[in-house]
Amino acid sequence: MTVRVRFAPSPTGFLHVGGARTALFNWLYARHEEGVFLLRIEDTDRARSSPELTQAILEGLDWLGMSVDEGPVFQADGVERHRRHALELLDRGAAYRCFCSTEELKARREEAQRVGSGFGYDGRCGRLAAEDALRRAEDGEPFALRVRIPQEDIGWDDLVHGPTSFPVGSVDDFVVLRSDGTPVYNLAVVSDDVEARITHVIRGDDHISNTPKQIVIYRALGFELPTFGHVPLILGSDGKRLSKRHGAMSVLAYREEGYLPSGMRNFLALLGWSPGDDREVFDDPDLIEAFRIERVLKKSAVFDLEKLAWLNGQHIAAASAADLRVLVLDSLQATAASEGHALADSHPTIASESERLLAVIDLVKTRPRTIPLLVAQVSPFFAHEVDYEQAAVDRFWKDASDAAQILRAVLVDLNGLGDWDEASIESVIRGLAARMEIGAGRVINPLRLALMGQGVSPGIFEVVELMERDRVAARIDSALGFLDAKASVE
RNA sequence: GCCCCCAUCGUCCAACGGUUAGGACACCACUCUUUCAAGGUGGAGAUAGGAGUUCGAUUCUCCUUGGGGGCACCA
Repeated sequence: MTVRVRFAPSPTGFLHVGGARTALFNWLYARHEEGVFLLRIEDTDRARSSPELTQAILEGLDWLGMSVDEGPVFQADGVERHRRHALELLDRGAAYRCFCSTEELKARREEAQRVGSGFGYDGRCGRLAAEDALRRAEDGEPFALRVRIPQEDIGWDDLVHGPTSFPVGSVDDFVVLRSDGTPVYNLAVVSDDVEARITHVIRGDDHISNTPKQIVIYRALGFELPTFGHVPLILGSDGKRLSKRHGAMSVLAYREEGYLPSGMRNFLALLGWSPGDDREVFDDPDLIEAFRIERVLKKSAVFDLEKLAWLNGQHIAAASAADLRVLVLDSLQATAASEGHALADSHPTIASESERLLAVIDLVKTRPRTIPLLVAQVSPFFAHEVDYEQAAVDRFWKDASDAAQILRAVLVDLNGLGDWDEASIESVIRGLAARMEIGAGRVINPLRLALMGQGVSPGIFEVVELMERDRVAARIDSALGFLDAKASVE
């Protein structure tokens, strides 16, 4: 039998990190088992749901590369079937009419709370004589349908928790059909999962206490139980449930911040799961191959942005220059647009020099952990001009006239250079340092700042080579202008 | 109040009932040197507490503590 799993978010918010990981576990399991991954939007809470949020969830899944095999199907489309199933529960005697009003129930719950006893429904309408209940219904008295919980323990063998059970009496009779005739969540879920022939229900830990209720419905309706697996939640850095104050919740925010989908996926997969050995950096095929739902941990994990950043850096370093180029160009384009000019104004040749762009990306991609940081390393190789990072200026151009003197010498020697290649450039720079009787770093660091506008870059000789003769000369020239101005102020 | 779930370094993960309790992120040194947000080497850092089972518990059982989830005519 082919495995069929589903991810069933309600569109009352964007796709958040916790939901994304639940989706990921479902998706990985489906891919590993060569099964089907279905998406169901649980939109029966009309007031809180919106098409925009549904769209945002779809976009989040799409960004993370979790391809949906079936759906999205909408829970609201199944209301008639849900109602049929609820009525069938009544026919089969598994549910009864409950005439208690919401006000009564609320009052009783408050009283119970005050006295300190259980909050649950006491099952009183379940003890009504059948003919009385029927007569009251026929007289037009409003009623809800409530499932009668059997007097026995309810348990199942959970994929991640193992044998799990709820003792007799710990689950209350619950409503499946409201007095206005609309079905309630626990019924809808079962009906939909049966309809979609779901074989494995993999969902968040927070549904554990819904499971016995749903099992009762499955049994009462004569449906075969799926296998349940409850995966742990993700916590914030303080060990509390993830919320806005822990930073970005929406996975799409991570796209905006420059994380790669593969890095995010890798990171999320490692939250609560490991392959059992020391591997941590995975590409997609490896992840799918290695994933075992049985190895998912029972305890909840804390979301660690630092590790995500590191992992993302690993993915950037491993990505092809061609793939990264698209992201770099998009980013630069967006910046140009936001500043109100064309990309060609700030980076005149970046579109035409595609070979050089690829070479630059390959040169710099080992360092940055996010796309903006990658862009910051790529940009100077094509930029019309660079801004100088203050911290680097303070450190490497502390003495402006000294730095200017060194850069002038560099410019002269570089201009006299015949072959423009890394080795020749290195010998010129080192030769200059030796002649000036200073350490090579005294030349290299000010030069790096002049060329890159920042204190970080790959090895300087490669940078000089790839930046090319004219641009290097222009950069040094601009730097000299800056330094002369700085020196005159000092 | 009741029910359920969980518990190894700060964090994420390892460890057939027998290991000097391992790896990764972060941190701290050192190193390469030419910068670090890259590489290399090293360091510090954990089995929540208490009983029990066992020749031997991180591992099995129970209790305590702590944390999480749930107890709707929400999903």
